[in-house]
Amino acid sequence: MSNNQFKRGELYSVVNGMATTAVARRLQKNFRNAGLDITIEQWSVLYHLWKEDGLSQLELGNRTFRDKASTTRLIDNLEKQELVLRVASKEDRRINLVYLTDIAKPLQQITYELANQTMNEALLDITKEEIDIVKNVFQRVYDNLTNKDLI
Amino acid sequence: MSNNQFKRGELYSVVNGMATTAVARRLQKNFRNAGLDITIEQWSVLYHLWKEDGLSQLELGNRTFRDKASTTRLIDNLEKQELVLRVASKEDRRINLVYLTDIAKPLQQITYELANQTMNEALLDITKEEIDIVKNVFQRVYDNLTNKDLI
DNA sequence: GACATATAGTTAGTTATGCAACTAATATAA
DNA sequence: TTATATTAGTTGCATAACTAACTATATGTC
Repeated sequence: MSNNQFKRGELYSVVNGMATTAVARRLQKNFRNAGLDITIEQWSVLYHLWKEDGLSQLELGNRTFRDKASTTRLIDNLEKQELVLRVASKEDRRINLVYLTDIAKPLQQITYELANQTMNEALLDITKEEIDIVKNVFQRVYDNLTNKDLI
Repeated sequence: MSNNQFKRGELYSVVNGMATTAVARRLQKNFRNAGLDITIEQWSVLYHLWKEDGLSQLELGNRTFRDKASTTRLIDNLEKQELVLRVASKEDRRINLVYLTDIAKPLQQITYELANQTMNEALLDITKEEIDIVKNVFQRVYDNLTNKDLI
């Protein structure tokens, strides 16, 4: 118990900041080098809109694991850059539906290629089995902390 | 190639923000509930000082995967809360050595317990083998992106 | 219909992040 | 030994994160 617990404590330091930040920084740099003036956070929102346009802010927050306040500002900035458009829903006027602009649409292909290229650099020697384990572990960690979050 | 690449692209979204953020948020909440007024970022610095006191700011940045500017501000805030002290090195006066104060020292035990408790919640059903794989994968991802970072 | 409650989004305040440009101290090279 | 380069840390600028308090719309109940 004691020895194992320490190893568990270590996981946090390893996971937080290290690889995720390295990947994020590299992808950001690759965007910049390609003349794309978007942050990876903005890209994470666009990524989901390219898959399904016209999502609500709340739904975008859920899919990108952000709270609504953070989502609001991210979309503020995306709107400032005219990559995205807020349209009030006709069924429920509390809801803003977020749509891609004609400027954002053609960026999908370029960012898709840059993201894949970055992932290939990052995951060079890592097997599909290992990736599947990482994804599975992270999904379970997330579920462990959110499903029973009753307080 | 094509199908596999898309899966690789997905890993980024899964890893970034989801589990790491969930763990960080939970730990932060547990700190707050225990009356500890420190952020997890501050804790990540203290964690390394408890292991080895008197590290330079640069070394702390390396161990917590931060650039020097972020490290500077983090230590500014820790110093404001009197948890940490900067002392100019006598050998090399460019270097600040960072020392724990008497206020910070006794916090080790409490945060250690809270971090372990949080990790036990987060890693409930996850085996030691899986954790080892995750750690190993993340180390290799980090190495892939930093070792050959020649630009 | 009126009042209480829930929901979507915004705003204010604090901390943190990265990059780039800067200062000060040290090391290297002529 | 002076000029040049490198290194450790700080500061300015912009983006982003979370919490908590707020507005406005919708829903539910009496």
